Amino acid sequence: MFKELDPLLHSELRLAIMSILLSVEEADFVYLKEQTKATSGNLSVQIDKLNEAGYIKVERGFQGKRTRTVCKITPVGVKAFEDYVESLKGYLNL
Amino acid sequence: MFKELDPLLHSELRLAIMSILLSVEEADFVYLKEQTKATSGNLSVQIDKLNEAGYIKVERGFQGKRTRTVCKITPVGVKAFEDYVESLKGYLNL
DNA sequence: CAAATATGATTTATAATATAAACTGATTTA
DNA sequence: TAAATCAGTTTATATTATAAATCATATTTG
Repeated sequence: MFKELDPLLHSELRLAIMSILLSVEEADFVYLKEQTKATSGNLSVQIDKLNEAGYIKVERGFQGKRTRTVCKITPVGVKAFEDYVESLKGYLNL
Repeated sequence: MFKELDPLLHSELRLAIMSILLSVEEADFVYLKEQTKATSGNLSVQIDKLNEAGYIKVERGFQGKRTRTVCKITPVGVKAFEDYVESLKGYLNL
């Protein structure tokens, strides 16, 4: 009846990050911060977790002289997101 | 863009409890435990939180000689659930 | 009938998670 | 060159979830 909700995705901020990355091909730290209104610390930690899980790919590079962290969703991440949505539906009567 | 997800509902077990109570008029502790596969302790705690928030109404009575805890969703709970689902949609592209 | 087992929970201790605050190191800018 | 800003990371703390232990009563079994 109630399928498990992937704890990695069942988190407001991580879900928002994934949601953005699904619609946008890639997004950097600053953009994600603006969109989610998260603090830098929180965002950094949650990006890390998604990266560890292989749901996103993180690339640290440069934008001119400034550092730039770019995130991209992976196929594994897309699949996890889809599964999560499917599971959720069982709870929401959608 | 991303509306806040009511933290009281954004919890697997509490969401399952609410989901059941939306479809069933009322449910007792034992039934909820069976359906959710939660431990008694966890279930007890989460029922309490939903009760404190006024999302459900809890009545402790008797079934013959045994105790029986019956839960029912409240109008406030129904509203909160609906709002939660609306907010979630913003994350899921539904 | 006394001890053991089961039922229906609650309490509390611990593990996991989220979050903010503090910090780092580089870069502008005044 | 000192102060402010940017792009993050680290760490400390607060919150939350969960399991383990406990409790009270009821029922079964030797």
